[in-house]
Amino acid sequence: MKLSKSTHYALHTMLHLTLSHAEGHTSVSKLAGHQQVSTTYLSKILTKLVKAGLIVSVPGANGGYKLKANWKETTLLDVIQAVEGLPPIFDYCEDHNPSCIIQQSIQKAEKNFLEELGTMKIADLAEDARNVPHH
Amino acid sequence: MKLSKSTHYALHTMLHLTLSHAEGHTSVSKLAGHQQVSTTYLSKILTKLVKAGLIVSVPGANGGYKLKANWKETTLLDVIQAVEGLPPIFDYCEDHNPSCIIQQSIQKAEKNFLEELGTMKIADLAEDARNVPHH
DNA sequence: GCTATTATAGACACACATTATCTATAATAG
DNA sequence: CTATTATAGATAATGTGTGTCTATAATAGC
Repeated sequence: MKLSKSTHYALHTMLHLTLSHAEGHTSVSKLAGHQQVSTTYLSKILTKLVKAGLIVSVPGANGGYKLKANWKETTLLDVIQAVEGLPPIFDYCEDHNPSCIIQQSIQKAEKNFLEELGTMKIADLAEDARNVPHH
Repeated sequence: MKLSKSTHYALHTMLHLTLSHAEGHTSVSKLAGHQQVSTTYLSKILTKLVKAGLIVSVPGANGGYKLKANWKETTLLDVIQAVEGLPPIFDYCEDHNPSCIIQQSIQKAEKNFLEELGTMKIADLAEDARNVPHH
């Protein structure tokens, strides 16, 4: 019951891309330089974000990654689900018994949890980070 | 980012012990009979619940497990933390940077999530289950 | 066109936690 | 004393996350 390292890399990359959004494309090697992660591995993670439509990639010289058009709407939930996958984050029961009272209770709490993450926009977090820089 | 099978077994066992609380001790073999799990494995899980003080064990003939004294106060969170362990449920960052804006945001949502699970008492769920039985 | 640069994809390997099983030991009731 | 029951240790299987290596495709600049 924890977020993977991949999600960690993805979230910090998104924050970085948001902070340096005005500068155009950024290559994987630069993005990996800010974290302890290899370029090939981070590349795989970013490809998930591309397929989820959160960022845009351009191959070739001077290429790299940048945020999608309406990047200000991207939330923590978007990134987490793009990396971890959509279906049941809290995969509590595999027997998916809809009448299971425990399942119902946990899913209720899960729903609220995900909804809260869905209100946290990375653009807002980046704005806060600008005031108290640490990256 | 999911609850383990062990937690699944623990929660259902707790629900069962709550429903049959008036009948005294219940052996592991009976408890395991209700789920697809071996007695030795379930035993290890229940030992965690014993050490967490959620249930009481009595060895020997006619022994088994029963709920602790003030069993009506036990919540889903108690059981989950007894099995999964207390420290950071959502172990997002290992670099625990307290100034990390992402860390702060996720931990805020996590706190609300855990607090909600802490309000869900198994005794209440058992009461609901009695009205709509399915176990 | 040629070359350097960059993203993408596949195969593969490794570490680690979860999920078990088996066996032995301790404690209790009758 | 015996059957029953919980506890603990050693061990194995399984799967997922993590990571590397190599090859391929696409783009910019010359």
